[in-house]
Amino acid sequence: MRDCSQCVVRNRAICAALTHDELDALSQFGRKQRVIRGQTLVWEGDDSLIVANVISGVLKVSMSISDGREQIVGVVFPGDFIGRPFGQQSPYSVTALNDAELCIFSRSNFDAFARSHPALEHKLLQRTLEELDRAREWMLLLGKKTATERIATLLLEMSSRLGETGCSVEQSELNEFALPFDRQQMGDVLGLTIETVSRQLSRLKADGVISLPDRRMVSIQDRRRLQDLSAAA
Amino acid sequence: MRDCSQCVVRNRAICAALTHDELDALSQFGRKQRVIRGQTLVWEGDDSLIVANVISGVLKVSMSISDGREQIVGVVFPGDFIGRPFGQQSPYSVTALNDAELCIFSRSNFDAFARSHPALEHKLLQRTLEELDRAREWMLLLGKKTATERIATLLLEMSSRLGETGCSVEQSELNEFALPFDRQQMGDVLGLTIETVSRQLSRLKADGVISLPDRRMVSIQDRRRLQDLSAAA
DNA sequence: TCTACTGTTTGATCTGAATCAAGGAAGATC
DNA sequence: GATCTTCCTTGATTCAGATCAAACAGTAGA
Repeated sequence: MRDCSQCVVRNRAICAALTHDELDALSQFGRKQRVIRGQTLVWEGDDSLIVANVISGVLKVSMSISDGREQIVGVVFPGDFIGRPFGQQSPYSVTALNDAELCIFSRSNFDAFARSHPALEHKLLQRTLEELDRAREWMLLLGKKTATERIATLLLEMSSRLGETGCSVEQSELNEFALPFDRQQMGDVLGLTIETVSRQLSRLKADGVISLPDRRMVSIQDRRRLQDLSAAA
Repeated sequence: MRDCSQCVVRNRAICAALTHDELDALSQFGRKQRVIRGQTLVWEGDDSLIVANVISGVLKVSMSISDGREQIVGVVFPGDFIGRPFGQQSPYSVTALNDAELCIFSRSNFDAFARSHPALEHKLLQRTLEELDRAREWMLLLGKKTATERIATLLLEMSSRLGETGCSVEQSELNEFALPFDRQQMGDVLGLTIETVSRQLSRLKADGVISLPDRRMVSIQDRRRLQDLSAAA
């Protein structure tokens, strides 16, 4: 892999912890790879063979029960890290929600490199702690929130995370954005059925809280109201 | 704090990553503290001032909504680490479920020490990755499992985690154990009400899958059946 | 332009778990 | 050993969201 210095997520990905020389060394093991929407990179239960940085696109992290019930347990954006380092198996699947570009490493190479580069491990630790915070926030949603609260929370979360340009402090909350999910996937994130998701969205629209320019697009008309509905802590 | 070498969780806690001398240095910042059942060490939203290792006892990690709804998002056992390192605020509360003994550090001291001791950070990273795996597993439970499946899963999880002696490989699955929860807390872990928890337990007992010697004690009579009911992946 | 297809919305009905409401059991306190 | 108090169980009823069932866009092909 050539020229990480030109990488669009150079400052957002965990690689930001590395010096130019270190980055050069790491890039020896890495390769850029495109994946298309719907493609699964890692399967739940399989050996954890690869890890990666997301350059572009959005991916889902999911777990399922043998009878087919599926829960989306994470959503991964450009600059984020995917895979399960330091573990034999991956407890979850990773699947592209959009066409995406990744910077892939073999897990064993990455593990070894990370162990000898504390600054990289430190970044990874911070990312993992943040991801854990988000997972726990979502446990509160799944365990205790109503359908309306869940939908409102998701819309605000998406508005916020899709707005992270990563360009330093510039953290805008988008009022209009394209969801990376179809209705079924929204349900799988929220622990709801497709019909309930659709009904809740219709109601928010009827109440003038949002508008829905097309299937994927959401436009927030009344953010204050959406926040009230989201039952934030 | 004196004499970590005698510590009962010496080999289980993240301190196991440290040499004798390093441990000595870390112990300068640490102090042993007893907390009684019900005592809250860290409050959700407050500045993250302390982190700790659990020496004995079980604690809950919880998040809540302003109207009082509460979700238990983690359960912490001897040898585990608590607190939110590398973060200004704690996004969750930590409360003792039993009388407990902790080895407490100021977060700022701990952060600084950890940053200069990669082996310690590595252990912490591994712990955090495991905790994230558990959190995601629980998201699947909260998003997709039925009441019966949730109860069965919790009983098996407790049987397993309470059985971790930490003495190397010896990992026994207990068939009889005392839950560290009352019924309300079981509900708060599982996203169920106290009545539903009670009814489900009564049914499992009536079906001969478990017996309930007293309020807290559970005895697994038919583990295979419990596993079938738990809807494991 | 017609047809097929895929994803979405809307309506009718059902149901699992919540809520409401008593009782009962096991400690604590006097 | 009687009386609280706290926690737990069980029953009756309700309800939010699931399930079942159609209709309704868009979009893609032919």
